[in-house]
Amino acid sequence: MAQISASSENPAERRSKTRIQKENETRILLAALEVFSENGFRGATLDRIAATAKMSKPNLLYYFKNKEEIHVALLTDLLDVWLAPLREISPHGEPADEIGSYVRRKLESSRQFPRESRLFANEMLAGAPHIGDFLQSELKQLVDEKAAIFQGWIDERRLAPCDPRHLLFAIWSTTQHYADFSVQVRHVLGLQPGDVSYYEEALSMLETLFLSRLVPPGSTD
Amino acid sequence: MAQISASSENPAERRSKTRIQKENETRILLAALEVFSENGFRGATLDRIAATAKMSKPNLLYYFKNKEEIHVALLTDLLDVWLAPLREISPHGEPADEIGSYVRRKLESSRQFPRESRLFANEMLAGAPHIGDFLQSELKQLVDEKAAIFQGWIDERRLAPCDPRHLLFAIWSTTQHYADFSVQVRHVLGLQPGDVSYYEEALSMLETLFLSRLVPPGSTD
DNA sequence: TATCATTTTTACCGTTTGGTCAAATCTCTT
DNA sequence: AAGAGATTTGACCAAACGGTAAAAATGATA
Repeated sequence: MAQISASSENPAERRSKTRIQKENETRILLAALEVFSENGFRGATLDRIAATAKMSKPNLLYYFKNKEEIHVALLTDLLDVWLAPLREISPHGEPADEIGSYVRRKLESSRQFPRESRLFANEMLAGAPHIGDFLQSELKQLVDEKAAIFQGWIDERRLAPCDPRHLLFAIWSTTQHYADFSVQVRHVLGLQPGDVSYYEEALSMLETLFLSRLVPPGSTD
Repeated sequence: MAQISASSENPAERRSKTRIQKENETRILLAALEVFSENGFRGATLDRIAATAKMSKPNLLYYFKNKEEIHVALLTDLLDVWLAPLREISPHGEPADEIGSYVRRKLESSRQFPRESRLFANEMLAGAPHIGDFLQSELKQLVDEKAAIFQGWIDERRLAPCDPRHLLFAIWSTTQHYADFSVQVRHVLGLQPGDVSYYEEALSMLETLFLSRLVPPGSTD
């Protein structure tokens, strides 16, 4: 009697994953993250990913049917990481608390997942060919929702008048910068290649920027 | 008698450029900028650049001896554009004026040269393999110089205490974001592909952010 | 218009790339 | 220990890649 195992066409389609399958898939995704985040989709090669994963190319293609499928798997995982800090913004807290903790979460995300951040950046630079739909639907919807919260605070004079969506852009860009442009940051600060000690200074700067006044009143404005 | 024309080895090495040579070089660089800025160095191909420039690949290689030389030519041009706004910061102006006009210059640079900005971003994401030296020497030096100006203002209580170099990072990231992540910006704002009307809102936001207080005092801090 | 340098094209080359296939090996269960 | 299924490998392929050589076409100039 044949067992009720899956169709045997593709390991990804099987009902339950074997130990080896789980191990190898994570190994591949980790290697692919490394390669894609440095060189983008077109600049990455299966050979490099396979080499990084210490695996032969045909073996890699046994787990993912092509280059694009690996990329999609990475992006799918990524989008959750990307959205998580934003989802937590609550309309019930104080503006300063909510914005401050959002900045902290975003910056922490950059520190913990710099390669994911660069993967995302590469996708943006290429014109978002794979996640354009996500940006237009899921992200836009969530942004609109959170922007409404900010707008409420503005109407109550608890936040300076500004376009809430552009305030989000400012938070995204400043926090992601430390992951995406870390080479530049380190070179300018005179730090060693692996050194990420600048994150504490970064948090301090961003709290000053978003929560207090940078230029004292009276000078000119 | 032979004319005193150049060694005829490489058109780039000839004394004076012909009309055709000047035309074709700019055509190539324009096409290369388009392709490199979207896909990065590794992701770009000579075939695509040649096609974009409406030129055969061998003809393209008649003007630039290889892929890298085109890239270097682009980066060299780019670095001037990148540094120009920073150089203009003066120690003699008011902090608010100087920072405000620097933000405006940088944002204007993003609007005028979005592809150059993306070219730079791609180079950063790849780990700055071609301009690492520039970052460590020229850029670092200029940053140190301008950071000293900011520090002077901080010491005189004309600027909030903060790390001046991280303040520069914040300005760079927020302004460049509108070029590098323009796809995301447009999708989130619900704009059409070519629409760059958001730059006015962006300027307004960044002036609020860098020049006035975002969160009114009293709430929590 | 003849001449020579410049520009363009055609045909190619070796390598890299994404991907396939079938055979061989390994792992797990009975 | 055997059998079945899962995994891995080596050999391979067509297309794309970066780049070359030489001839053909064009342009400038005298």
